[in-house]
Amino acid sequence: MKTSSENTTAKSASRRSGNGAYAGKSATKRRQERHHRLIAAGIRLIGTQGFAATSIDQICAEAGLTKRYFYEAFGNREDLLIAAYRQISQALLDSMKRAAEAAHEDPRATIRATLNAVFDYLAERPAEGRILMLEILAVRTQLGRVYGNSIGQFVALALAFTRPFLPSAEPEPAELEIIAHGAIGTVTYLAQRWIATGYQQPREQLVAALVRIFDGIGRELGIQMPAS
Amino acid sequence: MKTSSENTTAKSASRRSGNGAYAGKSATKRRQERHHRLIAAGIRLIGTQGFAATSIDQICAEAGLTKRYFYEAFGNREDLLIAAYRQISQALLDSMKRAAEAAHEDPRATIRATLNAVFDYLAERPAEGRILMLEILAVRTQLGRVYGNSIGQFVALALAFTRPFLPSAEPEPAELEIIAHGAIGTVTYLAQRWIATGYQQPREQLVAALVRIFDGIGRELGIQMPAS
DNA sequence: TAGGTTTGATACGATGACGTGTCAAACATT
DNA sequence: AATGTTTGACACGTCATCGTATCAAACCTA
Repeated sequence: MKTSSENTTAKSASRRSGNGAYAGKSATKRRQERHHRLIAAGIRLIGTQGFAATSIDQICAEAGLTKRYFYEAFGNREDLLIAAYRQISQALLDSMKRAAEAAHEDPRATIRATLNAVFDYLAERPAEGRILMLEILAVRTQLGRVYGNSIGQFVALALAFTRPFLPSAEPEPAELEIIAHGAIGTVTYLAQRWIATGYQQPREQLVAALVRIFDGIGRELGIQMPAS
Repeated sequence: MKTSSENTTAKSASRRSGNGAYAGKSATKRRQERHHRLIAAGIRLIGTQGFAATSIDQICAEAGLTKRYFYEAFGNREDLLIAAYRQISQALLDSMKRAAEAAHEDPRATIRATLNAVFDYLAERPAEGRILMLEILAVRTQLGRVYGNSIGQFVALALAFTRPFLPSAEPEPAELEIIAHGAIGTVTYLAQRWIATGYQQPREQLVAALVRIFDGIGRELGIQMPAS
């Protein structure tokens, strides 16, 4: 077994203490902090100015770091956007899961709580929301994989909530997955529109419409649900 | 004769024929042709390389024109993308309307025919499809208005087809419009995914899933439809 | 305290796009 | 044929960004 991950570069860090401590923190800890600060700065800037209008220099200035540390952490601007997107996506997913658990019993309450969690998150964190819903699309072409994987988690969540209520004659898995993607797409699209138009629509209206859409899809799939 | 010192109005061509003919075409006709060639070249390049990777110089070279004529027709790269998007959007909309009319009687056949028209168009014109579904998003932030207007036409089409079958107790208009947007969003999202993943999914699968989703939404709205 | 490392600020060359300008050749009109 | 317009090719200056390099000061270890 070797020491964990101490290979910053081809340096003589070997015969020293190997810690590389500075300002009270270890080398890896400092790297992590810089990484985090860069992502936070990127979210602030990209989430307000847009990705196209945000340069690496700006991100570094916002983070209080220099380009050296940017290239230490990321290969290019897109890499940072992807990292930010992953972090945001995970945060939203966690928030949705928490909201869903809080309304664990009733399936309809679960749907409503999860949708509310989405729009609450987007309203409370506009920068994150803009990145998650709009700015990430700027690199979507190159990112079928990354983007797809994150969306896949939301689809999986939807399917996990839905599957227990599916009828014995379950639909064909491929079609079910497409339908689940379509459902996520509906939320995504309405959220995009909501953000792009300055959050004008009342949240309750959006959630209510989505609940009806989900109800319709659920009924189409033969889901057994208590009458509204 | 001409008084040489009064050419402040560069376009007057005062007592000349006023036609400005060249190569057999009038001045306005030539301008229109150049405009069209630039858009066609832009569609070819942006639709294959992506918007971010396509420069004005490339578009001019592809169109066989020079930058002078680009700036004669458009103010910047975004303007051309928007013009291309509008043209593509209109073409798809026309194609959908034609397909819908061909199956005028049966509402379900109309839905299916319209959806087929969408995916046929995207498959037959990949460059147009990529612009319509993906590249336009690169400027969506600045384009809530343009983008929204085009989408609005699709929503209007969906509502026009749907309204005759709505029950007497029609849903609240605001909610109905959101739901219609959600339905369009579903198609949009699945189409985006289809393009971004290389058209791997069978068209029939996508259309079938969308028909089911629309069926579910329609039933949720209380639409009276012949049993499948 | 001495010697090496980490940090931050800035400098640098390269690149590519933008938007405008120049100029000769092709063309139309008289 | 003569004159003015339109065209196309290219040149030019500007600007911003990228990615790397330099160097002194701050800091840790011994």
